[in-house]
Amino acid sequence: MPADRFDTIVSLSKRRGFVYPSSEIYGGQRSSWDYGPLGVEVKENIRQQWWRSMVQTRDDIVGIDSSVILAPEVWVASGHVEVFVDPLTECLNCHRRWRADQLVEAYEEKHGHKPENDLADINCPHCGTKGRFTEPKMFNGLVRTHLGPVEDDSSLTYLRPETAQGIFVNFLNVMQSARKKPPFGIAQTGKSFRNEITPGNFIFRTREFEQMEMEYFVKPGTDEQWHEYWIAERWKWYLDLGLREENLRFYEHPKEKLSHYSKRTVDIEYRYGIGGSEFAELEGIANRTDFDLSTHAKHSGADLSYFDQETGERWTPYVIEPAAGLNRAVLAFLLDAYAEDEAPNAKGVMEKRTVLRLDRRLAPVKVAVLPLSRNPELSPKARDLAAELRQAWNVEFDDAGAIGRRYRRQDEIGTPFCVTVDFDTLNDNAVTVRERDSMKQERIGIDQVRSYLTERLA
RNA sequence: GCGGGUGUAGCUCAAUGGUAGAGCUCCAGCCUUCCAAGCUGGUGGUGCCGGUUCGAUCCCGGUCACCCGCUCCA
Repeated sequence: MPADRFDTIVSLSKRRGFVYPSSEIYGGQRSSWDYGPLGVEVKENIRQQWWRSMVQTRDDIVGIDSSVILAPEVWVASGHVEVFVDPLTECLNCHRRWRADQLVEAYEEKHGHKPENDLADINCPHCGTKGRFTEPKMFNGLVRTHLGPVEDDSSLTYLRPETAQGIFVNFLNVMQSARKKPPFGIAQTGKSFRNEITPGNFIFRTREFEQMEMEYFVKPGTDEQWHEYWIAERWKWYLDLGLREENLRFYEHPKEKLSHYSKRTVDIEYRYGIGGSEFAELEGIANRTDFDLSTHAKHSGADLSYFDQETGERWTPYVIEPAAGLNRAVLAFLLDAYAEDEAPNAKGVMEKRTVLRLDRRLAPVKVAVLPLSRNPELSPKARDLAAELRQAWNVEFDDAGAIGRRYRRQDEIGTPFCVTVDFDTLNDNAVTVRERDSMKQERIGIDQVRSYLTERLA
């Protein structure tokens, strides 16, 4: 694994059409990235695999798709309006940023009274310089917008900072209409928005991002076991789709740093190769307790408890939440798939080639159909085969340039199978199928190609 | 948002206060061509705006984006 694999993936992404800088012809838009023809395929494949494993293959989880814009009260109740709005100040000497309220709090703890002159009495925790802070500015982590023709306070709304709240406010609807009882889960994927102070590292942290979240409602007291269960399930999911175990690790959030809603959170981290530790978050699995249902019950007046017929008890479910970043998953799978091979070229010289060893379920193109050369007999035959296979998969047809180069192009985007139509095909009606990872070639009757691939692409 | 760095073609890299070059990629044509280097031709660029100057890609200012830190956490 080369040290510069992150940069290689970034430039490959743009060159081959996975991810582009957004609004590039206007100079770009910070923190925004657009998914190109190949990127959108990978992203949707990941989403589809998540949805299959989370919802479609399970009896205990159902899906929803809630609005990005919810009633503003939802965010008051959830604590986001309060927690996401921090007064930030900056030390004029060392330029480190602090939350002004926390500086004041720390001063009170130490001295037993409030600072008389506010920040002017406080020393910078980093460089010790006294009272040289900028005027605190309210920093709002929630992305705000106005709905309706008039931009006044009454039209203020928020773009959701997490998809989870759309699930909590639909808890009763889903439980009743889908006739589910705890333990059961509600899953949702979609965009969320946060005014991150520092977006960056390509698509790792952006202000607009996509989440894959599932809220699993369980009986209080069983929550810790269910937490362990989901931690293990999610870990297995990433391994199953091809992430290498040595590039994954768990991170247990220290108690004092837990989110306002969480009793315990364990992250699955991936070795992106960014930042000091190289590892960074891919998914967080949190025990949100009954915080959300309780607070929404209190604020809305709705009864969000569950009556257990068997025991005659009424309780508010605890929630276990596996929350994954879809964009981060795209990044992790691309990075993990990156490989370099040595292969002899047409002249017998060993040459480096890039191969994306993506799991075939995630590969943007499943099959490439390549006539041996651009030729009035081969190309039409190959086009016909490509058209047939396209009924089942995303298929590329390519007859431009040398055959070897076209194999390389497919390797670079992770295409698992290449089918070559050659001059023998005109006589024997058979083609050569090459498998990307094994480089194994098989001669197969043209009529059998589809069933041959169906077996292997499932 | 603040501090520091960077910005020449899709990529890697040249050059210059006086018409910006190369290799690879890409595109077209030729070659019955199975793993990127055959032949011929072609597309394409100084991030953007302004200033200084006879003339700016180069000097200056601003702006935009990216990278590294401060933060956050899907």
